[in-house]
Amino acid sequence: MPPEALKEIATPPKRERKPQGRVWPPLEGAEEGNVVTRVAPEPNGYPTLGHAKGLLVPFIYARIYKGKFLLRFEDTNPRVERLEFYDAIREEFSRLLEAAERELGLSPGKWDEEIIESYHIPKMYELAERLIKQGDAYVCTCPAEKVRQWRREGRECEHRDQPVEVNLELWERMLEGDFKEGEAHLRLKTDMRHPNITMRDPGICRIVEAPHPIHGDRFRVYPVYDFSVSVMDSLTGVTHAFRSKEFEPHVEVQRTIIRKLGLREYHMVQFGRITVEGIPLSKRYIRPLVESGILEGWDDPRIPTLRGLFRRGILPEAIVRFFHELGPSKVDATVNMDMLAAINRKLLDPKVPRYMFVPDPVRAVIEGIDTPVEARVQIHPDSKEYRTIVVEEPIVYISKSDVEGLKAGDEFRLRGLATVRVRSVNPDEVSLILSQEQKIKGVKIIQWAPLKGGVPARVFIPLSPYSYEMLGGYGEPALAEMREGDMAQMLRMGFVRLDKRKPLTFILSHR
RNA sequence: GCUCCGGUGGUGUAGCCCGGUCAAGCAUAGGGGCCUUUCGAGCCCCAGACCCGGGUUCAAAUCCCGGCCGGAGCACCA
Repeated sequence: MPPEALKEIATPPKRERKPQGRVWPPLEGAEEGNVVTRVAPEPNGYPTLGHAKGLLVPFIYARIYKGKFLLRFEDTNPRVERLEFYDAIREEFSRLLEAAERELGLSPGKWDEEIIESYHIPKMYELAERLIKQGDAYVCTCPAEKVRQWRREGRECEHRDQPVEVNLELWERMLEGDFKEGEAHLRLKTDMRHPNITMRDPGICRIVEAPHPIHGDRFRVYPVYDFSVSVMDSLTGVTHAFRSKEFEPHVEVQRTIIRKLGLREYHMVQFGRITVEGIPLSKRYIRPLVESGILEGWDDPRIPTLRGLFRRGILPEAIVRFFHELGPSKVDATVNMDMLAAINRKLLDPKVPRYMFVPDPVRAVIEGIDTPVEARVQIHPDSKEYRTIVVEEPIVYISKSDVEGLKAGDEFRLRGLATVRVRSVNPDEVSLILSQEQKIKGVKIIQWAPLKGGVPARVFIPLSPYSYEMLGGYGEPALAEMREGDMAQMLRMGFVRLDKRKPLTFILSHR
């Protein structure tokens, strides 16, 4: 039989190929209208690009399935949490979600509800007590070092089999303040020989003697992550709890807690973390750089905190699109800033005005030009609008890098002004003469600034977390009218954001 | 060491669950070209990958086994 014929009979109908554009894989067990997801940051620092994934993945799924999205502050370790971080998270997340609505049509671009975990601590005490009464939890007063070792070895300590009444009394004393930090812990009774060590009688409540940013010294005993997160997810109706994959071993612990308490179960979904090539994302690494003054602050444009990126001129839309394209993958991805920059550029290019800025300026005297003269430069390549630059004297600034390599007789065009020929080149001055032929094709076009009316400005170029370059120079007069936060493209240089006006300072976003 | 998770062009990702239309899509970076008093941008084109070895099958990126490599976790932090 000819294979063709066979194929016609035997080929089963296939599902259709994936259409163009990023389509996210379906979420297990998700039904339209019944999905509740959440982002659960700890307010212990300024959110970074890494947090953006933790925000966007559950948010996108919630909106795809027309479900609810919650913002929950996991503030159960007062030692590291600060009030300012709650606000920073709200602010940065808002900007991102609003951008997600604009850019991806995921509406509403806001969380549906905000929950602060620490307000629910009394409820957790109640549940902890229930576990004690059920014989599923006990108070352990072993020192941390011993617990660590015994857990590793799979040994049970003497507190494990205390009667319920003793545990209840010790628990009461924990709450009353009879124990100091580290002296007593409430542990879940599971299996000290479980292959997954995190499952070996994990701690669920401990004492922290530090004031809470919201509650001050109201609480002394705080729930440990596994306990609070599972209880909160269950109680707030979360159907799909996302977390980065280093929490994978905890899935079992959390499921156990919920079952022992008889609470509603939900799906747990892991996603891979991202790292930015060459740039540290962790607070642990960034903090010393901020504190030692190497970085200007947590919004330094050289680091990938969200505020740092915004200040650098990365649009929230670009970050949203970036993660939408990356998807919810479980693989840890190392991404380079080029991709973020490429997306940002595509967003910026059509709508941002062009300006001329001359770094490392060198004077150029033009012979044969009648001044004053008005030069016309296009505001945007696609637009018919022009800006005029009044040139009062036949002297302009051009960039040193353009002067290098110039020799007498060379011709080039000063954008919007004139085509010129080089007469001579000195280190600090170039002598030019108006070309006979003004409409030469294929001639190099460079940017310039008038000597009179040129605006001194500088451009900060982020290189790495501890290095940068500052280019000083002159720009065309219109630069003086820009407002802080405005974006522009400096011709032949790249996209910039006006950071401050005092000394007119731009930050180079990318080329 | 133990436990878990992964390995698709330089990089990231789609496809893998449900084997065929995948001689593998997209993006980014790279190379070339076009545009020219509208740009280091844009537009067009090119090149580039299924970790290795076995097995199952008419057919394997997709299923199975072994190996190699990488990552994460192994806190009374989240």
